[in-house]
Amino acid sequence: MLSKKTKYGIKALTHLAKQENQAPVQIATISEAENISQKFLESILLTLKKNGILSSKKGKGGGYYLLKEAKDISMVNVMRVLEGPIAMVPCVSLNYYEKCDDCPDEHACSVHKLMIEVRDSTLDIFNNKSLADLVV
Amino acid sequence: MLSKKTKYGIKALTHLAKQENQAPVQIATISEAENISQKFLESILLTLKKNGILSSKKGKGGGYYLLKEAKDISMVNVMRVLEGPIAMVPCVSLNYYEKCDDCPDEHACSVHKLMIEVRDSTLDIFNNKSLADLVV
DNA sequence: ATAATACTCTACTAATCCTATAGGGTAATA
DNA sequence: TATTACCCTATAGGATTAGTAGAGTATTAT
Repeated sequence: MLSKKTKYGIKALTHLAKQENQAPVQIATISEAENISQKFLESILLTLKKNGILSSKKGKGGGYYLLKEAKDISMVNVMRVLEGPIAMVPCVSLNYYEKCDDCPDEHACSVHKLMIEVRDSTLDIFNNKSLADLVV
Repeated sequence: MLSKKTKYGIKALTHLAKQENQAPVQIATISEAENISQKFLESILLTLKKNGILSSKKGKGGGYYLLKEAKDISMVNVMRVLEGPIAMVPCVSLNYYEKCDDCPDEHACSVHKLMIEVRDSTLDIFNNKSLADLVV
């Protein structure tokens, strides 16, 4: 299940991508337009900022804005920052690999085999999808 | 993230699929072989039984066994029974659809659009995968 | 300068879900 | 008829999620 955090994060990014000249948008504005709790949204945008996906400007007329063009923001990056691993099981995760306690031999594991396929097809989608593809 | 319940369930099904003549296997046997807490496994097997994926025999020499041949057990069914919806968001779920509170227009939602693609590719894998494919 | 604006950070909480554990009950078979 | 092995309910600790509250800090326009 996708977390609300990720869902809201993507919605906020889409909102920002629609701005012309990447003009800063205030948290309160996004919060109202997208029906997201303002305080919760604050923390999400902060995470995205810390991970180099967007930037902000303080003071009057400030707000958040995209750091790069929407077409150069890959969804695989967004997903990893907000949701964490793409894989459904740590033992098939590329970036967050972890061995299973119960599995003596990973390569003989039926779950492992199945989940690699799921990971690859999901990864394929996120890799080839930019924020710009979501705006339209 | 895949729940332990689903992971254990698939492992148990694989174990059963390896039996010749679909001979019943006791819970304790599976539990030991696959390193799964016996009591937890009990409840998982019960769920699979109630959903027509496997059956059981009581008394001496009893145990659980597959109701159909492994090649006729679709992983999409197994996943739905154990893990629930395939979709990452209820608003794109085929079997567990639910409208989002925050979304005024589903078709204009960027998350919706993205998650439909993920759902379809994942569904494609599970639909075309039987238990037999996992056994080797 | 300075007041207003708007981002930044920490801490806390209620609710929910996951992963079991415990223990007794019940049905079927040798 | 004793044994085996499934069946069912209740409970509980821990983790995670989603959201709230409030104070702090940096920046900008005027």
